[in-house]
Amino acid sequence: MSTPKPDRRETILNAVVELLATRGLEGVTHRAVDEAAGLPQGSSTYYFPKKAGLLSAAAQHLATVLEKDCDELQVGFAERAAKQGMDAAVSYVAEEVIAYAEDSRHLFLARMELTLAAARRDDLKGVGEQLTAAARRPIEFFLRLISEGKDDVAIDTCAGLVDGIALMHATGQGPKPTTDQIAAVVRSIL
Amino acid sequence: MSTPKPDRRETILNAVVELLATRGLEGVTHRAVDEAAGLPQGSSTYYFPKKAGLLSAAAQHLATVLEKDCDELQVGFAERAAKQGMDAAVSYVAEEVIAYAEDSRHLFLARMELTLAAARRDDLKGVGEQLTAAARRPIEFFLRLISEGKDDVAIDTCAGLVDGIALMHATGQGPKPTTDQIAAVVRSIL
DNA sequence: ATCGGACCTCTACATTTGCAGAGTATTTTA
DNA sequence: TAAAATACTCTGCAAATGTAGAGGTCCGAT
Repeated sequence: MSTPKPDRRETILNAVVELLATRGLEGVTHRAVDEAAGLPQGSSTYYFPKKAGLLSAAAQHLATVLEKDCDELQVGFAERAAKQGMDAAVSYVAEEVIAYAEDSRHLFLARMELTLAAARRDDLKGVGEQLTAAARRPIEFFLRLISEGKDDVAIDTCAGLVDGIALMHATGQGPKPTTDQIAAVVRSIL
Repeated sequence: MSTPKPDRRETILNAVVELLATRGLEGVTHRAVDEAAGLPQGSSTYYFPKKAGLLSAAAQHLATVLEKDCDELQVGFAERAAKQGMDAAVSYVAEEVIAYAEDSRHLFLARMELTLAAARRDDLKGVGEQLTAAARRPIEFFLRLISEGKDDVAIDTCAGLVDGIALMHATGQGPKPTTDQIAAVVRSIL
């Protein structure tokens, strides 16, 4: 859709995200990125001469990916809400939250890695906020849809809950939560 | 007689925790640890010849620190519950949760850093679980105290909520939640 | 054809890293 | 007190890293 032939730039940024999830920030080196992207040595250096720029671009790339996923979640929610009522829509979101932590485990881990890095590096602060905003967006969307009261704190609380549970699951600790559990928590917050 | 001079060992491990919070996992090098600890070059290498051992020991050290904090929280909660009733005790915990993210920001960030690393490194998996268990302990304690029939999933959910909110606050994103908000969420989960 | 420039690949190099091991001080033991 | 064990400190080194820059390949305009 975006580009007929996957751009080299994009290939590199996807490799960075993958490396962030599998080897962490310390595993992201120009050479490792080149290899993970299946490109000759020097490719990532050519597109992103400085490592800071590479990380910053990867974070922005990840934010757009998340935003696209979020849009799909919003569409799915809106459809359920219209056709099957609010309860079904809430359950749908609860399922998606769990699926998010499973299917997009590497996306989530990469985001956590960048978010933590942004907490201590000023040059990543901006993109870190972009990432958090992207993850917060669908929550804000359906929270406002359910109850018109616009409570920022409630949204942040819910976003924190989602991330906390996703983190526990992504690190393989604790039992897998059920959709009922999450749906109950979401309803109780409203 | 486990260690003749526990002072130096502990100084080094505290420096590692500090570095994890301020410079992340990639900032933890033998030389940086020596400098942060105010010890001559080679000190950390002497006590922990391999970097994996250094990180593992630091994680274990952090776990014991957290456990000590947890014990204090439990004592404080039990006192409030006995003297001022359950509502006051819940509010107390809510306040502590917020104070946790503020005062122990570096402890929390170090734990996140290690937890993320444990998600991809097998040699840190064990201590990663120790860390999570240490953070989960006080939550389990007071959840069970309030209502005896709480299951593991509810405890994990609550622990995830706490970590998620702490993360958002530690990274300086989102407004600071109020004690009322957290207390309400805690009560609704019960 | 050929010139010029964008796109790419490779080599080079100073710096930093984990780690080993030699050397030195300090404490314990006999 | 002398010897031995322990607790450190310093130097050295191969490997990895960020980055610079030299070269190569392609392609459209002249």
